[in-house]
Amino acid sequence: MGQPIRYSHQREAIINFLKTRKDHPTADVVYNNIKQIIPNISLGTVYRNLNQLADAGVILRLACDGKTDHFDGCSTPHCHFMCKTCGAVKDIDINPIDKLLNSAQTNTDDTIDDVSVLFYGYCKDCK
Amino acid sequence: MGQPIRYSHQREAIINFLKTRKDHPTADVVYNNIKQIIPNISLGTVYRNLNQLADAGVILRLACDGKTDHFDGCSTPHCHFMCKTCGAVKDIDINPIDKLLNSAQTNTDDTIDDVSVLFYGYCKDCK
DNA sequence: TTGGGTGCAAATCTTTTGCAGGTGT
DNA sequence: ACACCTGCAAAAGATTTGCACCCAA
Repeated sequence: MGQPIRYSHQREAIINFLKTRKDHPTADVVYNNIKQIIPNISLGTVYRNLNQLADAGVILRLACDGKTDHFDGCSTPHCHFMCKTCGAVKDIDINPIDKLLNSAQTNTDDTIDDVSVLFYGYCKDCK
Repeated sequence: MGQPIRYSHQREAIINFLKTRKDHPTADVVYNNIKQIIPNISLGTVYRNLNQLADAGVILRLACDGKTDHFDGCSTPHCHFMCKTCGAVKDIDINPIDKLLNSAQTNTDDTIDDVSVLFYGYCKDCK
């Protein structure tokens, strides 16, 4: 088991911020926005909280481009889209997740318990 | 258009190495293996070539864990599986890619041209 | 000959971590 | 009080890049 999670002003602000965003910001974007509310918050704290929340399943960590993780305040599994030009990440409103998991599990000896579906392309503004 | 790509011993060795592997090694693993063939190759050269080849569509770049990219010598779209314990990445033999692309494209105004499907779980040896 | 390619090392960027002090319960 | 949390700054990793030289075409 992990350690108990206690209340903290910083963590609360991070969760609330993520829930207001439809895009899926990087740790750095979270940091810069939270700084406007808690000016002396540190980047390390932002990372610690994002990791803790992702590990606890409260938020989702998205590996979009192998460089910088993005975070999603909604932890229900769903599909994402990333624009190759501007880097924006957004939700895609289709839900093949359960079907994919079943189909994959029948084809392997490994134990599958999660899947990430990420579309790439060009968004309206960049095409 | 990108620049013309010329022959190089190093690039050739990298492509050949990737094609012999069923797993999908990181840049660092590629570097350490290629060094046994070309002892004085540099890590920078490995990165430059992997990026160049991925951009040209010759190989696939896989963002598996947000830390380190993995590279796949087979550029045909297919699904992957990553073990949460040992970090091994392997192919999954199902092919929902075309269906996913169609289904997503009908649900968005953005232009979709690619998708990455990555399953997570525990492999036979780690479960 | 020329422009891409390379090795090397320094630089950059992202993320983690040790530490001393702060705070929720 | 006790454990968890934080800010700070240094450390650790991963990847990129500037530069001078090399080599394929």
